[in-house]
Amino acid sequence: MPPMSKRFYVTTAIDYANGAPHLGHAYEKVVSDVIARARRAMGEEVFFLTGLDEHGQKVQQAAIAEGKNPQEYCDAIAVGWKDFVGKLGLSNDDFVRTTEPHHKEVVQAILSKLHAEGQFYQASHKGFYSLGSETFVTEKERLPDGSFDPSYGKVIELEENNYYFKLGEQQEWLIGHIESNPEFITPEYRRNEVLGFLKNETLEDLCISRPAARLNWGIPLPFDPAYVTYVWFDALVNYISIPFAHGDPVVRKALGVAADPAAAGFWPADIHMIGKDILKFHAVYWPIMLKAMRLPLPKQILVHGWWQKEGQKLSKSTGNIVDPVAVIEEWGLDAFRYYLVRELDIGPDGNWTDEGFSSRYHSELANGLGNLVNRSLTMIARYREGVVPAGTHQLAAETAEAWTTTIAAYRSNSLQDALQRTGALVTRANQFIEQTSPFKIAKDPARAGDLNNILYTLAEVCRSAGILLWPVIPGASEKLRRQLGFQSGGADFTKPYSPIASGHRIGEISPLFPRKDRPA
RNA sequence: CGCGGGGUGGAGCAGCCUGGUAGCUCGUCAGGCUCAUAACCUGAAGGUCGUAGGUUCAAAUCCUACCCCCGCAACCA
Repeated sequence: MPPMSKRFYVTTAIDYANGAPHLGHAYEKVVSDVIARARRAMGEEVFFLTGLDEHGQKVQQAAIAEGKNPQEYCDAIAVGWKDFVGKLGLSNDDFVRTTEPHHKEVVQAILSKLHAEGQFYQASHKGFYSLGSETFVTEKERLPDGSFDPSYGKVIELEENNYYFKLGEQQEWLIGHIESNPEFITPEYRRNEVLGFLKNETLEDLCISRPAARLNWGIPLPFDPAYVTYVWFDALVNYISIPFAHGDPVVRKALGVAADPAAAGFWPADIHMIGKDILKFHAVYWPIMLKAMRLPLPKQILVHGWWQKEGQKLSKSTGNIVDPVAVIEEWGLDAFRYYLVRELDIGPDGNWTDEGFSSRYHSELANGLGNLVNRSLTMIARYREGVVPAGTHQLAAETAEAWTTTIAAYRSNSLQDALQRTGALVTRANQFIEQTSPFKIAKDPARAGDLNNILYTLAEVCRSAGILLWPVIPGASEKLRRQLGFQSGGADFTKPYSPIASGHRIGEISPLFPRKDRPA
């Protein structure tokens, strides 16, 4: 029996544990978090997962280079990554590490199951092996001069026996699935890319093992201890191993384990957020693996682009980098999250510029939202002793439209658009102040009623803007809410129109986003 | 014929799928306002939407061809 309600399940790719977090990681995680928070605000139960991919050759080598054993190395790395997740303000419900027993057990259970069903075969393969990609490269990928594309790193000739997962006969249904589910791979140009690949190439079977003699930092094949599991087969499984660990009935059933009927389910995933470089693993291998396990496919693979800085590729060696933590320390977490979401829509590549960051911060956050809140609350404090007067909401239509369009934008993962929709309301409110001139009306006691309407309207607009922006700038949103005199705590998109009660007193006022370009 | 992304007023972007007054932030110029974080509002200048064809009553948007730019060692979303 299916569970009564499935949670909205969103994942990030798990990051490879041989380096430090950078802007790209931050982007993927923040965008995923915004989606997770928006869905919670819509009243959905959400499970948001991110984590670390800890096996494989490069981790093993990095550990050796530091004179540690791989597990010690990973434990140290994981502390840094979890700290990073905290600095980004992520609302993740779990943090997976692929070296954790509950993940490894699921990987092995799947391998055993597929092996018993005859999905694997053993074969010897002699060819060129890329140490960088941890994979064999084919003759086809050889350049005219006999060398290989530098992207493969060091390539050696190698003959070894391995286990393979049959993919060949899966091509047709996968094409059919992608064609009949337009949302499965988003944006559309990524979908076309995958379809083009599937229609023009014959899939080679996937090598799912590596000899332990050569690489021992991996999950041993349960049916042949002379091998460990190929890192990608291991890593992709995180998307279901964590649901399994949390008692997801669909995954448990597929692995032949009794499920707790009370446990909330969340497989299939609603969104796998990934970067464009790992599209093939998610759009080809992962669906085929799931099909073999008789598990439903994720509903959407959402593919984002890459950042450049000042028009140039991000690169550690040239120093063209953006340090997310440094930016957060200088500008605040909310400003950082806002810029990422506002500047770049999910899909295309983006360009980080320090000037653009400062510009958006000042024009949209400080002068726009921040100043609107500040001037509105100041007038309420000054003209009405801090009590929001009863009145008519004179921007009710505009506010309602902002609610509708912003939430619709969140729902379709158009996060950039969501910010612009709420931003339009902020602009409208600043205009409204200009047109109604409450600061003039305040001098005329006979017009107290007009002033009440204006101040009430502004309080409502500020309140709405704060709620609508909560998924992106949760900290500032809660700060705004406290300044308005409400308790903090999340946002609820399902109750937009509960009016501010008569006699409501606002809190203490302070700038939400102080200007940074001149001394205070 | 390697793969992919892109070319929209001075800068950075949205719009393109579902053709129909070219929108946003910044910058420039001129006004207004004073509640506010030297913030806010109004108006103006500035664009043959890469080029050439085609479809259409109508094209930034659809089709065709072409030109140009960017990414594809390692780190790495």
